[in-house]
Amino acid sequence: MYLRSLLDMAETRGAITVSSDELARLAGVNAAKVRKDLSYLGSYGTRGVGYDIEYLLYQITRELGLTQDWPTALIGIGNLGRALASYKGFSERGFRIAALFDVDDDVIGQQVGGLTVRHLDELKESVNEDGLSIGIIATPPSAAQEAAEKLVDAGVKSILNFAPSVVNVSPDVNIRKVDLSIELQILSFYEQRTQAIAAAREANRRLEIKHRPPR
Amino acid sequence: MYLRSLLDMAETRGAITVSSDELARLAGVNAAKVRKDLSYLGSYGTRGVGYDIEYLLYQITRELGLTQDWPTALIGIGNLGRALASYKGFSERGFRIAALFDVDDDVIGQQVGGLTVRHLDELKESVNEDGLSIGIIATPPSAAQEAAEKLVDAGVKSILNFAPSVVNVSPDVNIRKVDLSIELQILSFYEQRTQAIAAAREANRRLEIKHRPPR
DNA sequence: TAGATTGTTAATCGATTAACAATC
DNA sequence: TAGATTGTTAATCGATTAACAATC
Repeated sequence: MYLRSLLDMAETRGAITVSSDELARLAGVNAAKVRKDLSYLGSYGTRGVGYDIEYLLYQITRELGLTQDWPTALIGIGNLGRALASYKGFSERGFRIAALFDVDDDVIGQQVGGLTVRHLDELKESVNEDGLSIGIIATPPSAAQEAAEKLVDAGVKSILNFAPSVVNVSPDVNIRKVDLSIELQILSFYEQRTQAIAAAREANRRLEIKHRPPR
Repeated sequence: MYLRSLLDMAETRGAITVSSDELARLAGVNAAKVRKDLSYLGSYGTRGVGYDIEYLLYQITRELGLTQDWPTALIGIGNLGRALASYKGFSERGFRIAALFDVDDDVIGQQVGGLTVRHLDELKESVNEDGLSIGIIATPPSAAQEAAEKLVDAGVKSILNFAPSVVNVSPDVNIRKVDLSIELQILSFYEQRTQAIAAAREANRRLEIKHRPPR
């Protein structure tokens, strides 16, 4: 949130510094929280002045690993895989999709976004050659576990799993599951409440009309 | 988490009931927390016995709105839109993609997943006819704001935004942004630490060897 | 020197957990 | 009746926030 607010400020306004108070307003949190959070990065503010926007931006991006290049392997070049391969948001933040893998002979050899799809068996080689450090799984559920095991076997320690199934890996591997339908569940939960509140208000209004004493 | 654990139990084992203790172990939380959380749904347990798995499953799915049908509009039928349109996870949970919209004449009229892509201008009609209650935006960033406004104008109160840009809507609309690169940022953050710890251990090991007294 | 603002300590608040009476 | 387990109260813990000395 702080990163986004600071990027916004750096772009739109010519200001050099920002106070914890201002950053708090932009990020929608308490000013004391801003100062406490930023103090974990180090002591980058100046008393009586505030924080230098550019310097703070650099420190935050560095801490989040956004100044580094993270060559990434994408496994499963179906619909979702192709969409992810062409998703600009990754490369903009240093997550360069550096190699594509599949097991389907019809797909292997195809050019997708400037890369040639390779067979999953070549993963280990590619991890060593291209220094891949993150793997993205976009396979069907039945193939996800195998993909994860091949990634771990090749030495990859961070996995992002888009497949609908859960995969199990050793606890020293960082794995995160993206379940898009969870977001929709949250929305429908809100929607239910919105509808329930609207219905209650409408019922209330009718009762009031009914019970209103005659003039 | 409880839903997933209960589904697992219902599938694999023949057990009828589950205790807060067991459910806590499966979901990886404290048993008191399980009881407190479930108590918000109502009093569905039996003292001395536990919770009836099937009944609890029903109550949780009902509370999450998973027993309802949520006809959903998908706007932007590019790579990501097509991937989402064919993503089974949505329909499995009652989020039926019921209408597709775009503004590109080359795309309008195409058949995608059994639906014909319609012009965005027909959205309002479709919302009324098909009872659409949720909108998914998968447009390029420049088109996201317009898509959101058309959804709100048509009466849709819940929006899931996959576009890389932030859109602004009135505060009574439920909107959530999905930023896939955030997940990768988290992973790279872990990765940095994993690497740093490994480097520190290696340095330690070398020092120990160097400082080890001669036999 | 006066005003502004950080970095940090202490107070407050809310969430988690332990404990236990209620009850199957 | 004895053992098991819920639902809820009270205690604990950790995160957020207010307050303020340090200092630009």
